Amino acid sequence: MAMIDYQKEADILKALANPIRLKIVDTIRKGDICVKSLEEITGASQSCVSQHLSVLRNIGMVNSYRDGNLVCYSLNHRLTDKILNCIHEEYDHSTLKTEE
Amino acid sequence: MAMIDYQKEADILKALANPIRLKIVDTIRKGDICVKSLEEITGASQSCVSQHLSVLRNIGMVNSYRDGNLVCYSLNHRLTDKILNCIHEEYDHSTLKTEE
DNA sequence: TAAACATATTAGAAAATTCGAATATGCTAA
DNA sequence: TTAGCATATTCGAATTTTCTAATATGTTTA
Repeated sequence: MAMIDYQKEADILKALANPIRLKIVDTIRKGDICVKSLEEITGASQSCVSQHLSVLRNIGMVNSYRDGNLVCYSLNHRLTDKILNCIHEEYDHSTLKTEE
Repeated sequence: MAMIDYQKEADILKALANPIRLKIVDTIRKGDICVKSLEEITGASQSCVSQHLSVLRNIGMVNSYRDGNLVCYSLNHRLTDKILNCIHEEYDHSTLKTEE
């Protein structure tokens, strides 16, 4: 069996482990969308959204393409989609404590 | 449909988004295990392992119980198991970039 | 070409994470 | 009780993350 690369897996999880990036990815996977729209949906600033997109782009979770004046983003990887499904699905049954 | 709590989901992912914690959790889910063993398996210091276990305990991912001189840990939540299955399974097919 | 718009990048401050060192706590055995 | 082992907690330094402000880049339209 292959050696598990925990660093690599942690990097992938880290890219998702931020509420704004999570919302961005969750939005993108419903359909390609431009940065401007992501700003409105997340309520975060232009720079902030752009930097989060940069993180997601760098790890290969999303792809971007230009559409005239706009830059649109699409979900690049199945794993991201699987993790989101998994965590959303579980959500209601979760007993994990996230606040004290 | 229920409003998605991205902060909560990010907290859960953040607890997993560290190579040592990931290895700890991945080890625990194969069977209950004491801290000393986790130190050996991860190669991290006593304090380091204990602090990571604290993070996992605080969010409710693991439980601990005393066994004489030792403290043993067990996996507490199904979601953690699901996410690990998901990411390990995908691993070989992954095209995500995690280094530059 | 100039102005306007959309996005990316850079810089720097604040906050959070991580880890080793030191110390505290709890159990067991002598 | 005392010593010894196992674990937890605290502290502080180094690193990383996150965000705003400012600036740069690329596209479109007048």
